Amino acid sequence: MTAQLPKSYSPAESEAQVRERWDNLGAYHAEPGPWQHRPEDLKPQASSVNPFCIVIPPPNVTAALHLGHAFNITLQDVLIRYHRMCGFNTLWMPGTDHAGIATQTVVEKRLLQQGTSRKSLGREEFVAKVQAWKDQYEATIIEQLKAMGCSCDWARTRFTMDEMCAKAVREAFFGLFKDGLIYRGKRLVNWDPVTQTALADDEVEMQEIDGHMWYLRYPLAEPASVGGVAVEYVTVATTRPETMLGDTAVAMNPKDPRAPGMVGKNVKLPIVDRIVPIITDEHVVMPDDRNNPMAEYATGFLKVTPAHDPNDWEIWQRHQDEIPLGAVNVMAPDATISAEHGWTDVSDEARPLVGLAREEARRRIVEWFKDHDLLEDVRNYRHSVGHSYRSHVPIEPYLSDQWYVKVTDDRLRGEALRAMNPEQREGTPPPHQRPPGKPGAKCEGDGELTFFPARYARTFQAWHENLRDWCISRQLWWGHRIPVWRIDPDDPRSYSLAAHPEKYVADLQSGLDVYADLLGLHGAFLVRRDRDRFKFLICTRSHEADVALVNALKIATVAQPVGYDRNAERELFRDTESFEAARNVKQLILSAEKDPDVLDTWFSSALWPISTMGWPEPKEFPDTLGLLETFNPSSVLCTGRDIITLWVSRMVMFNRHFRDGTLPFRHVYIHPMIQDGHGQRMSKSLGNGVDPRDIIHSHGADAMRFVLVQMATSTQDVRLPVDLICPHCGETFHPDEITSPAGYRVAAPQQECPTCKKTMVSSYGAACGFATPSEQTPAARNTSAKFDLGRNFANKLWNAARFALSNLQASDDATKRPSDNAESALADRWIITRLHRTLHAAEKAVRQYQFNVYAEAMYDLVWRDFCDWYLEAIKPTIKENPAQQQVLRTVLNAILRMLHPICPFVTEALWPQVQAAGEADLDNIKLPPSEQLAIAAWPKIDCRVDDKEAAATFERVQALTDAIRTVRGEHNVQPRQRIRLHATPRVMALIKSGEGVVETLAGLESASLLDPSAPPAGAIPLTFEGEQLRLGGLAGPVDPAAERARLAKLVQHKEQAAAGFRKRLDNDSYVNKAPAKLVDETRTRLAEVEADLAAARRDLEVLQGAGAATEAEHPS
RNA sequence: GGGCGAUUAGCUCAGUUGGCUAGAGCGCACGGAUCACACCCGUGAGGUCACAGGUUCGAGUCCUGUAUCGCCCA
Repeated sequence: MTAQLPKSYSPAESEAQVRERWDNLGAYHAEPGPWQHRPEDLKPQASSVNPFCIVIPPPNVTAALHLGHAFNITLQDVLIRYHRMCGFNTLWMPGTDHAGIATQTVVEKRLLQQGTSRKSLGREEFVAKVQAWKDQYEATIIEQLKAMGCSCDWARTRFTMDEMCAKAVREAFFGLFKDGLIYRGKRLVNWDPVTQTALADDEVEMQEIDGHMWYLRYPLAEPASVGGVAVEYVTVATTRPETMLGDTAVAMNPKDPRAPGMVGKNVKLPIVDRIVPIITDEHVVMPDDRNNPMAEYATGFLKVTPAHDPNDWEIWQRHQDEIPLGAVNVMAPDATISAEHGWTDVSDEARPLVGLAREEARRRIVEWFKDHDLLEDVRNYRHSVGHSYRSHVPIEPYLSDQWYVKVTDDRLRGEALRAMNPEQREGTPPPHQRPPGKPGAKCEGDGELTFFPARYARTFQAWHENLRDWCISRQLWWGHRIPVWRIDPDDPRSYSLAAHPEKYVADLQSGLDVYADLLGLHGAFLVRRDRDRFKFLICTRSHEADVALVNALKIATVAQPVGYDRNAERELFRDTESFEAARNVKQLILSAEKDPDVLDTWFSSALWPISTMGWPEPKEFPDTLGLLETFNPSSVLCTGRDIITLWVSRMVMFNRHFRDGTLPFRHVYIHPMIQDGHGQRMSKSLGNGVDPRDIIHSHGADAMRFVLVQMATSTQDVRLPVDLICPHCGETFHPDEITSPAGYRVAAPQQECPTCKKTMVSSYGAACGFATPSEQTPAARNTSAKFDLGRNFANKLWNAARFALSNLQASDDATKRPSDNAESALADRWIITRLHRTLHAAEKAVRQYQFNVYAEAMYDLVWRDFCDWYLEAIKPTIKENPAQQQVLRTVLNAILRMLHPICPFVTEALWPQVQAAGEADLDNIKLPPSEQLAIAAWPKIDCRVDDKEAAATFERVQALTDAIRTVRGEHNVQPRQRIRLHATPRVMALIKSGEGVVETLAGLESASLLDPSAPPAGAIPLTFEGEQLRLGGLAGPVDPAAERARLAKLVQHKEQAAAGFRKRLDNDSYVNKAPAKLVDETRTRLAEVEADLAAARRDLEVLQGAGAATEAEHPS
């Protein structure tokens, strides 16, 4: 048969066709096996097929994917495709993440551009807008994944806010709440007073500010003395004088010599007239501390304002007993001074400050201190201040109520540490102590969690050992609403409960239980008393429970009535007391308000490995039945190292907590990070991300994947210099760069093509909104020369296959197979050996997550071995040799299979032709036919095909060919020119066993025995394996001077090598201590080099003896 | 401040228990439209493996220190 393939590989064409075939195939859908037929039986069954599963780290729906994602996802697809081909029951669960803060922010930004805002739209309408954004980007992301060739189980695509995940979030929250692992507490957050939301730490931009350090005097409230000298006041240094209204202590270092006389005394806070204690804390900087640059500005006295400074908050935490007032919040959410958020002791002097903006309050307070002779000094002070990346105003550390998960509890943190592989764990492992209610000394997942590379286990361990409780509430509208209703006794509608709160908790709980039972929502409500402001919290287990609570009005029977009076339309109660209880409970519910906050995105992400598989109730989503039993724990999580603390930790804790110690995944593979050409992280917020579709457009998906896989080494992050393609003329050029406001090197928003001089918008400009693409100035696609390697490789494979196919007669005739490997040609035995060894190298590399090793092994096999040597070697014989054709057929077939996980498109595109070329079948090599490569079996090659002798002989053939080619190259012998080799008997034997390979690849006209007594005139000397050969028939004159120089250089080279070996062997320690095998090897090497050296010297003598010009031997 | 990593050819990077003359791709130089491939073929040049010590018969590889850069946590 003749393959009708285009002359070069065209990714765009092939990718479209291949994608269509895959879509029709549906091969990426995984079923849990025995469960699908018997949904009533949820007990795991022994499956004959091992599962392999990856849950995708769900990309944010904030924006399209960039190459960082492409990298992460390609590696997963390599693992998935490899294991699918190996016969595992393979599931790759796809999906996206709602990314609360990030997505809300981009949508709000857009609204602002449209002249509206979140608040003017209202919560419902705003969430609908975000939903629309999500739909758009979810579709984009799925399309990107498909364009990259991802073999996800698309029918199971999930979203962290879809119904399935929402149920899991509700159940998880309810369960943690019930177990006492969720609580409400106060905390300082990064508060943006303009948008009035809390910000995550990474949303705070640090800016250097030229500010001041003010030195304020606080008079002592009682006499004190240091060293017999009376002290009247202490001086504190501050950059934010306005916060002094909330001071509740003054701290000094316990080592401060003045401390003994001061500690325990009180100061009278100016303006406020508040009496606050002087305490000690080791973190206070002393003015004479030479190791601390802050000492220059320190007075040794630190004003402590727990409600407005994170460090002061910490001091309060450490000294709760000594600071009776604790945290006094003197600001409103808009950062004006306020007496309504915790400040109760407002003096007459302070009252005029109430209502002022923080900047104005600062001016007035400094003024007051100056007027009262209490301002000791003002100094210029440059420091970095956190600013909101959204409103760009300074962040206010603001005290607010937040929800926490008690991750420091052993049931969570302990589970995570116990999960670790003991070999990767430092120190004493935590005892395998099960929390109450979980019998058994050791859980299934204990000690199984393994990191690749291993060093990241330390990050994981250190994180858990220094863990703090996890703040899970966010003041956002986009996300899972916190499923708690709170009853605030300050609310005038609520019933006064001061006398017996516990009784009312019990009443409320039992009343709600009865109510829930009536509605078939058993146990849907959980009542807790809040230790703080809110006296009652009702956690609802489901959406239905929320609805029921809203409807509670209609039904007064939240306490147990004895009957119902139809005439009066009301319940009859046993006694007044139960009637009272019912009334109270009802009144409470009437005043209940749902918590407005939403959960941290990572809360739902933490549940991802189980929520996507139907937890907690797979029966509600029948196609998830059996998934958990089959695929949880999953096989491996692939992610970047920044995710270890944010996500890996939480998934491990939650999965183990909710599924009796089961791990979310057994392995964690941490891959490098993709950086831009300046070593800056590629990210959406930076605007330097490259859309993988741009690379697919310029180089093809396989080229992108191959290069990404090749870049996945275990140590280095990956730099990727990015170029632009002019949308007008198609030229590639390096963009002009600017420094962004945040200090990064990025492409200027607008670019001019150096070739056609027309303008365009860079992806940075578009991403950051500095330039909008239009018809005159369209957006430019990105590209990178980094991917040329992959494009060339795909094309090389394409052409190798094209050539191979054109030489294969369609054949199912088994008699044409080589019956015995020993009978086949040397080149055939060698390439089979190389195939076998590469297969093992590839398998080993994948097992160890050494993706670059896998890619490089395939590159060498395809390009170096198969194309450069094997195909060239068989050119003269292949057409006439059916046995050799069978070897070629087999090797090509196996190569496509082995490369498929990295380059799925080009291999699949070639597959129909390769299948049509006949069955690839050789002894000890199993390649069962398959209609599609994506579901074909991974090659099975018996190690009996490995022919050490053939490999060694072929390597000698290669060395001889190289030696001849080098001489040809140095003498500029035209490739067409055939030359004559005069060789020794040993080399003649090698050439013979090469069966024509040397002649073909070295361009020999003939190889004949050299007569040492009568060397051919004018032939060039050549040294090989210590023997002297001659090359004749080189057209054109030979320059004896150049020839002498060449030989002299060779002699010098060999002399150096020989000296090195001799030195080693002269060293007794080496001979005695080094392994004998190594010493022998060195002796052999020395002998070889000395033989080469002698031969080269003789050649040099001959040449010098030959005198002046030597004419090239004339061809006869 | 604590932790992790990097520094190898002009550029981007390999180099897994220490052991042949340290490799690849790109770029560079020379030669090549040969009937798979110019997204190609052949040949070549190019490296005191950041620096300074140490361990060892032997160090790019292990240890200590220094410098520069990056990331994470506080």
